[in-house]
Amino acid sequence: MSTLTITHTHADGTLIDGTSRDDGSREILKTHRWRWSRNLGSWYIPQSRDRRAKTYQINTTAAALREAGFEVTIDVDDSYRPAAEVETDKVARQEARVEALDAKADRKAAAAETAWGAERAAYNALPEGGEPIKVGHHSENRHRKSVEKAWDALGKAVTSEREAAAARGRADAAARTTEARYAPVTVARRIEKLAAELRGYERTRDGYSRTLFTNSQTGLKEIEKHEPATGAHRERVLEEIERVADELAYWEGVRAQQLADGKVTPYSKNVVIKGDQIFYVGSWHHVVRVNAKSVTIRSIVGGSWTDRAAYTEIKKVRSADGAPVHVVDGARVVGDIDATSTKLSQEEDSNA
DNA sequence: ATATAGTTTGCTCGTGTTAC
DNA sequence: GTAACACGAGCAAACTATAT
Repeated sequence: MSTLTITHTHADGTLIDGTSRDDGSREILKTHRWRWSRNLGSWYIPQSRDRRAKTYQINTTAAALREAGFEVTIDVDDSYRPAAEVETDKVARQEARVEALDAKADRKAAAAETAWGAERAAYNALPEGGEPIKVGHHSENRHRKSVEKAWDALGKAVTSEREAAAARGRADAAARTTEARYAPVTVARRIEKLAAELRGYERTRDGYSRTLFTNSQTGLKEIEKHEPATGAHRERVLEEIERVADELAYWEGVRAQQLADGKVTPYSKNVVIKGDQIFYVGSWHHVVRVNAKSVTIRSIVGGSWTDRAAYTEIKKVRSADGAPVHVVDGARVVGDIDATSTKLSQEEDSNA
């Protein structure tokens, strides 16, 4: 039997080379959750790009294939790629996907149109005025056939129409994913998450202790101590630290660029004051109090309860009298800054 | 589930402002 | 000038998020 090679690289994910149609590998691969890609012309493990190799899945698949008489070699390169490279690839693939889905949606729409045309034709072929089928007449058979045909054509057209709408929906959704991935608020949250992840790995690397509980009688604390990671585990942790630090740096760069481009405004406690109004999740709110990491807000429309908005979640700020509040070098500036910002603030007013 | 770190809130206190 | 009041800084308590 032929020799199969399972390879894992972060750029391409996990693939298997050397299979051919009907050689018996298909069933085994399917049961081990591999998928066939017409695009790649190969079987692959879903969600394996830029991830660590799924060793368990790879090994069990290999074992099953060997059991079936294949010779299998495994080649794993588990080194991470720089975040910038990963992102570039991801965006490019997404663009290609959008293009393909767009083309598909167009094809489906055209097919739907054709189907409706066929339905019209079939309907028009029916005898005038909803004439009943004359039983026993020489036209009975033909009449029955054409009624059935029209009914059939209608069904096909409706199905086709639904498929077209679904395809269009998928294409539109795909077109928005990259945008959403780089939306300022999302990026800000991702930075928070990565920073937390990094702290976690650093703790594992350096060791830590935690109090399980405090004896209320003696006041003594039961402490669980975690030693710093050693050996292979430590190596792995160091690798993860490097990866997360790289990702964090990448996204911080993205955020810095967004700030430079004016896509986000760095609101802070130095900018917002009590009495201001902020635009947050679709509506304006009164600022009740300014805190270090957020503002305490109250809904303008008859709100008695208060809510909070982190500075990164604030979309716009205006002063109590409605003048736009800008940020210049991290400081508060009320009103129009110059001629170019005048237009902007007018737009804001009309939106308000 | 629990401890702890991090944040916000309610409140006090001191200072400045206003009314008389 | 003094009392009353408003306001913000600062602090402890309350609350929330995070980590395991």
